[in-house]
Amino acid sequence: MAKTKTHADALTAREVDYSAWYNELVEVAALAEHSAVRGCMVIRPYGYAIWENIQRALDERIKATGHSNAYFPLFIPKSFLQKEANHVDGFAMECAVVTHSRLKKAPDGTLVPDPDSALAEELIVRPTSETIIGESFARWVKSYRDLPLLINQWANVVRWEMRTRLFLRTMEFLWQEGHTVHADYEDAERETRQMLEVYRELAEEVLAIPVIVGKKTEREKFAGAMHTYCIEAMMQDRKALQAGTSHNLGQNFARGFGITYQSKDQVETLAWTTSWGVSTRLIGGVIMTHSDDQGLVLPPAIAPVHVVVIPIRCAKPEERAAVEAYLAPLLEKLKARAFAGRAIAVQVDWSDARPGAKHFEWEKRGVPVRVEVGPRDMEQGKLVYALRTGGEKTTTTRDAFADEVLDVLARVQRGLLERARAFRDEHTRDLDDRAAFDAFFTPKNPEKPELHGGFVRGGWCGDAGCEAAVKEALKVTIRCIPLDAPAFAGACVACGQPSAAGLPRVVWAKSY
RNA sequence: CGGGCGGUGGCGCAGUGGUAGCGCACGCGGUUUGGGACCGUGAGGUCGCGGGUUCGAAUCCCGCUCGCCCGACCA
Repeated sequence: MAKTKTHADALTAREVDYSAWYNELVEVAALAEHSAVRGCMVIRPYGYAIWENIQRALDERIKATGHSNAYFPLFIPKSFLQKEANHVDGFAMECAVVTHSRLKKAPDGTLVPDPDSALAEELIVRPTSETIIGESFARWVKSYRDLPLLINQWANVVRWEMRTRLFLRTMEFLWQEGHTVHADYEDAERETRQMLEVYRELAEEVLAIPVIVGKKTEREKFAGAMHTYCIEAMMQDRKALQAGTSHNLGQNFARGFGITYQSKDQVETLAWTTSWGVSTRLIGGVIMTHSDDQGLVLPPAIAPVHVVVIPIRCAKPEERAAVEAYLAPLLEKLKARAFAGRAIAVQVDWSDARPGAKHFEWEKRGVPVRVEVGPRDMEQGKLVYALRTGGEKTTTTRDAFADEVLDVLARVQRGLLERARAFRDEHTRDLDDRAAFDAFFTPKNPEKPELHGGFVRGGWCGDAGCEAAVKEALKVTIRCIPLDAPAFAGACVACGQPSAAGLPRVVWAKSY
């Protein structure tokens, strides 16, 4: 069969149409699909398995830092949202509102909300849970002895988005939201920063996504927060993706919900709260960080299948039996070994497709290691393996493979992070003058502007108006103020005024 | 939510007024099998939904819906 043959499931190349590539990849890798409800997605088993692996890695870390999981209601009384003025302003425009409790048949036979069942107080489908959790926390916290209160919940939330994309922005998405209460600012701040570090570690070590750790500007921070930290990643189209956020909520929600405690010296004291979250958006981030024109590429730490075994001949019962017997000891050994805290997951592809077809199938799904076992290998006690990330096929013995594969997976995991970091650095510039800044962000080919630009580290005067003007002109925003960068003594790259005192170069980019 | 484009079998598409077809995928039989096999034979579609025009609508008109792209908004 000629290799030039065009298959219906061949992906549009990233260079040709980046968003078409993304959409097709999500489909052919069987990660998710659109549902009958606008803007909502069905996460398919393979995509959900990835989410479960992310969940497991993060949940471990959340518990290791002393938090407990709990669950709060999907519905929030409308009045709760109003208790924090900035918060309600931030979310009012994208809330699903429940107004009735039952349906009835209209004269024409269609179902309509029963007017008699109108709710006395309308319920909001949670866009986030600060308020409903705050109401509980106010009752849970009595004394300084109850602090810190460290809670997390895994949940779905709904934000009525106008423009959606699978995983990156859907009306309903899955996430975890941590909510904590502290005795003072310092402890809340310590918590906020600690969880930010947990997110950095998750992103880099588990997802192999290099991130910039930083603080949001006033304009970009969470509605209701005192300040917001974030991790920002660069996708292959060089746009920024906010991959996680951690908020020091100050006393804003404590005030709104009466979260107070009696201090050691018996003074009724207003508490401090935090919240932090990452979502199924991370899956979009993984896709856009690592995958190529052949399909999905998964970091081994979250791959539902680490190793796929492709028997070269297995159609006849006696052939299959021979391969099964040959593989049995190998599968046993692999099962007993773990990578990133999870047993090596192996799948043998017994389907009667031809080997080449199987290769393409598993390539699309991003399985890190592909093993081939044919008659020649079996005679010699060997097998052949190849990596999704490329390189030559390797021949090794069946008995050595189980040990080798751990190193191979670790190498792949590390290699993905390094490759992504190199890509990001290659598309990051320190710029000091506006002309260069404009040139960097102005598409050379307006027909496909998505493959231009990247990150600019540039000075900022600190003025929100300046930030807004840049966004207006170039659709570029300040993604974050990096935390571990030295103060910058130069000028604002946008307006030429002196950079704000103590501020480092900030990260400017187009974003998702 | 505004502007543009689109929705025909699982996927990709053809079909401009006469009752629906192609490629891939799928079922069965056989020959095959180290990077997308071939032959034979089958199955599968209320043409997004609802109304209208017409003797007759996938096709023309209206409304709605969903998707994609561009804006505004956002994890």
